[in-house]
Amino acid sequence: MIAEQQANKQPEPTKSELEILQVLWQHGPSTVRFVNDQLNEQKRAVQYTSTLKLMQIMVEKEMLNRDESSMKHIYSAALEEQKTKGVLLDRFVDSMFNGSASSLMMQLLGNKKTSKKELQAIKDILNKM
Amino acid sequence: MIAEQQANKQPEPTKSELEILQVLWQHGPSTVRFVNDQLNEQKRAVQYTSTLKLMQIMVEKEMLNRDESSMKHIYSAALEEQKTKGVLLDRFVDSMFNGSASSLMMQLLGNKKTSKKELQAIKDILNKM
DNA sequence: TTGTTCGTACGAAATATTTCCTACCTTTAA
DNA sequence: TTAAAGGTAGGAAATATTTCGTACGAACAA
Repeated sequence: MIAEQQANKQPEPTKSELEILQVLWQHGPSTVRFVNDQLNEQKRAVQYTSTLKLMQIMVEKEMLNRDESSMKHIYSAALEEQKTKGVLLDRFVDSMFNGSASSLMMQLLGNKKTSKKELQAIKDILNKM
Repeated sequence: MIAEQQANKQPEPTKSELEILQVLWQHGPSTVRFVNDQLNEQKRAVQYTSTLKLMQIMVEKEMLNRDESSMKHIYSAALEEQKTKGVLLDRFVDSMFNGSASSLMMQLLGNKKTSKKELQAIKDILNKM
C-alpha cells in the first residue's frame, strides 16, 4: 500500500467512502456528527461509530484531512472534487464503454430518466463550445 | 439474497464480474478457458480456476447462464448489455452527479481525454434527435 | 461533585470479494 | 493401457470493506 501511495496513484474510493466525500464536498469541512447525520438523512441508517471509523480510515488513506486542534475533530476532503470525479468518470467510461464518450452519450440519451430539460441543457453546453 | 432476487432487484456486478460480462457481451457465449485468456490478454494475470470460480458464482447469482450439455460448459451473459449498462450508468450519475446528466457532460467535456472526434460524434448524435 | 452527554480510539466481528489449492473426471496421444 | 492435458467442483485462504461494541476522556448542567 505504501508503494501505491508513493507511486502517487489516484486512490479509488469505495462506495461508502464516496458518500462521505460527497457530503464534505457539498458542505465543506465538517464533524463526524454532521456527516453521519447527513448520511442518515440522505442515504441510509448507519451508526455514528461506523461513520467515525470509516472517516478515520480515510484519513489513513489520505483521502481526508483532519484538524484535531479542538476536541471535535474537523474533517475535510483531501481529494479535489473535480479531479476525483474526472478520474472516476474516466475509469467508468473505460470499463463500461471502451473509453468512448459518445457511446456513453448514446446510452444516456436512450435512457428514460434523462429528461428533456437535461437534453436541452446538454445541447446548450455543446453549443457554447 | 433470495429475498433480493425475488424482489427482482437489478444485480450489482462487481468490478471483476463486470470484466467477465464484458467478454461475454463482446464475444458471445464462451468457455471459461476463452474468457480467462481474454482477461489475461486484455486486463491482468489471473488463474484459470479463479475465473472458473467467479463464473460459477455468477451462475448462482443468475448473472450468467450455463450450458452443461457438453463437458466444456458454455457460459453466456444472463444480463442484457444495454439494460445493465443503463442501470449502472444511472446509478453512477446519481451517486456522482446528483442525477444530473448535464453535470456529467460538463465533467466529460472538461476532460482532456475526450477528443475532438468524440465531441463531434456527440454533437451529431444530439442533432439527430 | 456527580452524572449525563458527546466526543475519540481501538479491536473485533460480519460481509463481500477474490484467489488459489486439491481432488477427481474425461479426453487424447503415444 | 497409460500418461498427459484439460475440464469441473468445492473448500479454504487472503483481502477488502463495512459495521458495531466497548472503553475512556472532556464538557457541562444540576
